[in-house]
Amino acid sequence: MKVIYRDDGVYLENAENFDLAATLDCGQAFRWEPLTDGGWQGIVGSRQLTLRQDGGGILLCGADKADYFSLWKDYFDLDRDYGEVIRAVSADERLARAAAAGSGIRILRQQPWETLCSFIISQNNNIPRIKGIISRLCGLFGEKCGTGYTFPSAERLAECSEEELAPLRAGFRAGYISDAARKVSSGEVDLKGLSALPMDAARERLMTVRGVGPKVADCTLLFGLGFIEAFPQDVWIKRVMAESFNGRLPDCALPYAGIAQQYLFYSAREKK
DNA sequence: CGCCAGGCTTCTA
DNA sequence: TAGAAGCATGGC
Repeated sequence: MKVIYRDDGVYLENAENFDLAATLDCGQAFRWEPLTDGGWQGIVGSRQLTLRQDGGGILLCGADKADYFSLWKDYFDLDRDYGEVIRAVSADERLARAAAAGSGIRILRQQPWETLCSFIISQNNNIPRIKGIISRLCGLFGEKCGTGYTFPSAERLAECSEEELAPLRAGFRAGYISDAARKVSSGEVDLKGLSALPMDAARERLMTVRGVGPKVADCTLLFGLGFIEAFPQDVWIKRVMAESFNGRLPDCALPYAGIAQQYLFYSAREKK
């Protein structure tokens, strides 16, 4: 991949193993929206970004070199060689098939609080409704940003009463959001510090939040805290693991378990 | 109407 | 300590 700084934005030429639709709409993030012209639009932190994919490249519309280095390079995990990951996990035949199907997926390095909160909302829920709740959360408590809203901070949400959260229609998850917001904003759960801990310690800490069990913790580790070896097991992955892997991921995939998980999740759901 | 949705907490044996 | 029930809401 070659990075070109142009007047209309930052262009990623020959962006291999990077398919926008697969990456932005595979269930790891809930706030990227397709545009009518094939582009995608989303907000990360306090920055709104529009993305367009043409033949071999991807344009980060309007971004400059400083944006690229301070934010987008990390967010899209562009320092990782996914071709190398695919080669490694493809030592296993079953993973080779899944990786081939999902070869354009990248793991997004999302903001820790947004990730934790989003996956708390995701439990026992379906993706359209998850997106709806998160959209209302941002519209009600986030700040205006371009044509949309930022994800509200833990501090902001910690102030909210039960009645104020009611319009989210988050159901039993509202109390979990409050507890997470309080623990994160008070520093009782120090999200920034967690990425420096061993993964198991970080996981244990996350699970002190009400409504955070193994699955939500693992999603937060993987998508929000940079633990690429985290392996979230939802109903789909559990089914695949039981049916095809005797419950255990092959050794060749262990260092990249989170990426392998996305390939398996993607291919399992594709068949549906 | 019943079932299910990228689960977790609580209750029960 | 394992297993099932209960949990809000909405789409089908």
